[in-house]
Amino acid sequence: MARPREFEPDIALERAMQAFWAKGYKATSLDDLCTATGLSRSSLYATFGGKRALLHRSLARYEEEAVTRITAALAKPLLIREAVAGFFGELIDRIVAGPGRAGCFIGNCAAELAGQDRATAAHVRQSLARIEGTFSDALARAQARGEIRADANVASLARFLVSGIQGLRLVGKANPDRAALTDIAAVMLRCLER
Amino acid sequence: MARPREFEPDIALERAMQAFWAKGYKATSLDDLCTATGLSRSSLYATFGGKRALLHRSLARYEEEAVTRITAALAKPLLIREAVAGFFGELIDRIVAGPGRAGCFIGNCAAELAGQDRATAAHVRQSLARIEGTFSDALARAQARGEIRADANVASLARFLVSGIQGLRLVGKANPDRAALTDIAAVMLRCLER
DNA sequence: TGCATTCTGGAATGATCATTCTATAATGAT
DNA sequence: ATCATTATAGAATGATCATTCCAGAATGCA
Repeated sequence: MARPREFEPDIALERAMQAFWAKGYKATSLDDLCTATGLSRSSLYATFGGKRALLHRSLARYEEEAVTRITAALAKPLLIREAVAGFFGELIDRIVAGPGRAGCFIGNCAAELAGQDRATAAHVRQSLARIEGTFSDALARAQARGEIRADANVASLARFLVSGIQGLRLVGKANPDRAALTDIAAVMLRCLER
Repeated sequence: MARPREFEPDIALERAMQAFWAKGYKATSLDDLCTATGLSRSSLYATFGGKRALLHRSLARYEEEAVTRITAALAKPLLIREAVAGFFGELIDRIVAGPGRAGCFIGNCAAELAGQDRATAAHVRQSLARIEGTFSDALARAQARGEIRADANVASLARFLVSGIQGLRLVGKANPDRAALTDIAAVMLRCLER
């Protein structure tokens, strides 16, 4: 029994996330967010609460997408090495083809905000932990299948993959060169052998 | 034959770099820089030209310090694996003990600015290339000594190390946990074996 | 001592920032 | 058709931003 909203909050959130991802938190102004989402300031504040709250919603949304993507890549009926190699290939494609050197949104938030803003640091930590868990689960399954040595520490390997991916994306942001990134991914993959 | 300046430009630059490193580019205001350096706005502008120019001077200074540190670590009379392991150990000490989750200044600039600012992206790219060269040289010497397989690609390994270090520092910024970082470093080191 | 020159502190400037407020519009229910 | 309620557009607000400017202070040399 009131005026209905003229936008889809989910679509607005997706667009806000894209804006934060492309420009970073501080560099994204409220005007940028209004333009990106098509909302007015009033609607944006009423719906999301403010710039900072919108960032955290964006981060949560990105985390979901990332976990979904990684889960899908690791669920393929392949050797874990092949599945991870496939994921690296897609990742490099996105880094190289992507228009704007966006990097990983989680990593961007970590770099820009984790040193100053404890809440964002905690959110980043939790997102990375969840991604690490996704890798860890897949590695454990592969270990059960005998694709990874029984005495290997899958938790360490998962941590290494998360860290390595962050490095790949950060280096790729400064220098989106396919050959260099492929080299790095190849060395990383060797850690999964045997 | 004029009034002498009342500060040491080199010390001012070092302090400005610390400020940028701790807070990031956008979050560091000119007031912050004046406070950190002890200079007035006039002196800061007269000496360094402006905020952006000061960032690039800071980046150059950091690059020198980083290259010096890495060169020293790799020049030790140790097996390359041991030298790199020692460097990782120092790095983790600094990440964990460091007061403020600062991360790598080059990586921070890459994450915050490389997507938007081509000049800074180029500077970051060049700094990373120089660090990569430092590792590459040391790896090549180790290869000549027989510590690394003759058919290994030292350029790839150097790229991998640079990327891996960026990942380690970024992950460490969000979660400066010694055990986790040590795990990651241990997996990385295995890539240098044989 | 006086002058040319450079440095310094801090005010002035104008742009931009996030947030709040106000007036108006659009709906469902009566 | 009127009303209560929620949504919207955009102006208002006050803080903060980087940069410029200016008046005064400190020097070397005449």
